[in-house]
Amino acid sequence: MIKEQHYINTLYYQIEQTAKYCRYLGSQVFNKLNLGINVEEFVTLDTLSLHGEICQRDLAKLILKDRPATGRILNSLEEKELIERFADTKNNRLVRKIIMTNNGKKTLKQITGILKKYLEKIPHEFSQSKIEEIKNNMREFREILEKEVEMNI
Amino acid sequence: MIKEQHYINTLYYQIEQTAKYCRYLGSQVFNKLNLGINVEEFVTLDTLSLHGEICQRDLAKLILKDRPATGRILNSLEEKELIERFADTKNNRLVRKIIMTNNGKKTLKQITGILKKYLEKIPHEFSQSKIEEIKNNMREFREILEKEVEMNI
DNA sequence: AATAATTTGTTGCTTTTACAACAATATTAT
DNA sequence: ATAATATTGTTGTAAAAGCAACAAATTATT
Repeated sequence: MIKEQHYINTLYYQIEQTAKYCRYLGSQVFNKLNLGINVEEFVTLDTLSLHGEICQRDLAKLILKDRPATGRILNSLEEKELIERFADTKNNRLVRKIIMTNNGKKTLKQITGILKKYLEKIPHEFSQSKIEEIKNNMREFREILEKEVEMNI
Repeated sequence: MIKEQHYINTLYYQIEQTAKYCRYLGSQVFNKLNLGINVEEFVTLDTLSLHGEICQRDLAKLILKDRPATGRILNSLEEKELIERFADTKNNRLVRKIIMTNNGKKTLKQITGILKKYLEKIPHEFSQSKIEEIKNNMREFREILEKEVEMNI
């Protein structure tokens, strides 16, 4: 129980430290493979592919980035012609919605395939059911934190 | 199984997203309470309290920050007279080791107490055994990732 | 109707993080 | 002995994250 008196032994800090490894792994793989986009852009494409035609702010809430950062990622993706933006309305408000271009869909598919073998080999030491269990725990913990944390997105 | 084809449904990304909430919560609490130090400095003090008299690079490896960042955190802590640095040797090499001042120890204890109630109320929905289990999973996953990720610290 | 507040997206700036290069010293190789 | 390599810490700079303020348009309040 003495351990618990240290912040670095809390669940919060343990998750943060583990996330750093995940982040470093991601950017190292992307750097090594020279895929033309970075991790953030890939994550954005992947998110868009599961949520067609959402506005920028809704996207920001999904990728947990603020509006300026989200806008800049989209600028870059648009320059690379992987997405297009168009004006639309949501609750009578003018918004910019996003669609992936065919090239964007192709690129996402392609990179997903390339990444697969880099990301698959690692959690092989965890069973699939254990992975699912940890993911559920993460989701559950996020839901708890959502109530406490002001996200400002 | 279709879900698995998306990066955003991998364990990596789920952990990263959860860590963002942890990070935001931490900095929001520190901001609100005006404690005189930031989260990074607190984590550094907490780490030091568990590893007496280590050199800067070894500290960097523990807090997962690079050497420049670690040095700058220590500069700030030294200015605030929460730590002191002294020259020593490790394997015949000149290093700078760190000790916490009495004020540093007092400050750590004090802030730990203040934080306790902010951090405790949240994972109340998780049982203590579940928390321990998730922490073990995080540690285990980090050990797997350690083999794959070049940390450069 | 006029004012205030809200939503969405952008711009600009500050802080933080990441990274390469360097100095100083020690070890290893030639 | 000399040169090459490695370790530790610092400095400087480039990239990214965080945040406040703004513009434009809509809804709510008075």
